[in-house]
Amino acid sequence: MNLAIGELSKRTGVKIPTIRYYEQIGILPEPPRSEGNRRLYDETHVQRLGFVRHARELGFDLDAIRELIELAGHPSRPCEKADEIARAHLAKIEDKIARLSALRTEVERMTQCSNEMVENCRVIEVLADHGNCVHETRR
Amino acid sequence: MNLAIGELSKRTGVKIPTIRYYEQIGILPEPPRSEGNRRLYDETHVQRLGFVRHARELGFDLDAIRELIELAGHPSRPCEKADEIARAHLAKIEDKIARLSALRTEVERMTQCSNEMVENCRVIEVLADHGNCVHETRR
DNA sequence: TCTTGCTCCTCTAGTCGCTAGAGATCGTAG
DNA sequence: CTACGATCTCTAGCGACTAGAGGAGCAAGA
Repeated sequence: MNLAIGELSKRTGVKIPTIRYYEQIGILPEPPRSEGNRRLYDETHVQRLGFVRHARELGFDLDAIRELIELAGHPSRPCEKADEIARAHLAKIEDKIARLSALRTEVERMTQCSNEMVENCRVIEVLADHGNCVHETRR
Repeated sequence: MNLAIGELSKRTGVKIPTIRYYEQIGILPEPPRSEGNRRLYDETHVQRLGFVRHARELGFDLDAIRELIELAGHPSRPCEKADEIARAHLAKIEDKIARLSALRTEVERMTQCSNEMVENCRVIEVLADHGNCVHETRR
């Protein structure tokens, strides 16, 4: 059951250069090679890469994923750490949503003008003058 | 009314290296220099940089900001373009919010376990198996 | 006058998570 | 044998900065 990198790519939906990149930074283990120096993958690689992809889709960064992989490899340890990583991530997501929502309100208000000329344009005006805006500085 | 770069930084809240970076990529004009080669700014720079900062805070990217600056410099032109940029940005923000909200739901569900061991950990489990998850692939 | 300490200068390289491209090699089908 | 596709390595680029090295300018105090 030896998969070439292209096959692995198709099965997991992860692009070939990305697979090589993951290997380079230690997210995927170096696979054995064929005589002609091609990478040969097996089922374990498919699983690992699926895990990584899924975690990326959920927005975890590669450092977090590294930790989660470590944890997944030790099923008998307590899972506090995994929960913690996930909760921290959740907090980040919620923070982003909150800030984006504030932005939406602001930008929405900007677009509610239909003046003819730049001179009186709400968009430009709001940007030029902090005073017109309720926006608070982000960290 | 000559401001050193540090002063400009304090007045606008934009960090010094960022100011130099903006100059380098043409977002800020090159200011005149003192005898000792220090940059000398005036009120126009303060305003321009304030505009940029504000737009960045609202999430506009530097290319959009370049266009907006162009527009702001021609008050007698129609402002359709500015409106368009703002509306496009608004659409992006709304898209991001929608996707983050989906993620939040997903990650929230992951964190609602309090098993003891990694073996049964919801977080790891969900990541390992696509099937456990309603998440759709992002573009 | 000298020194201390702050600001400023330029330049390069690093961040994150890839992505793109060049140029070479491998493997296979006709 | 040849053509073509898949793969190899290596380097550089994206956006929007940020960090650091190594040097020079400048003002105030001793």
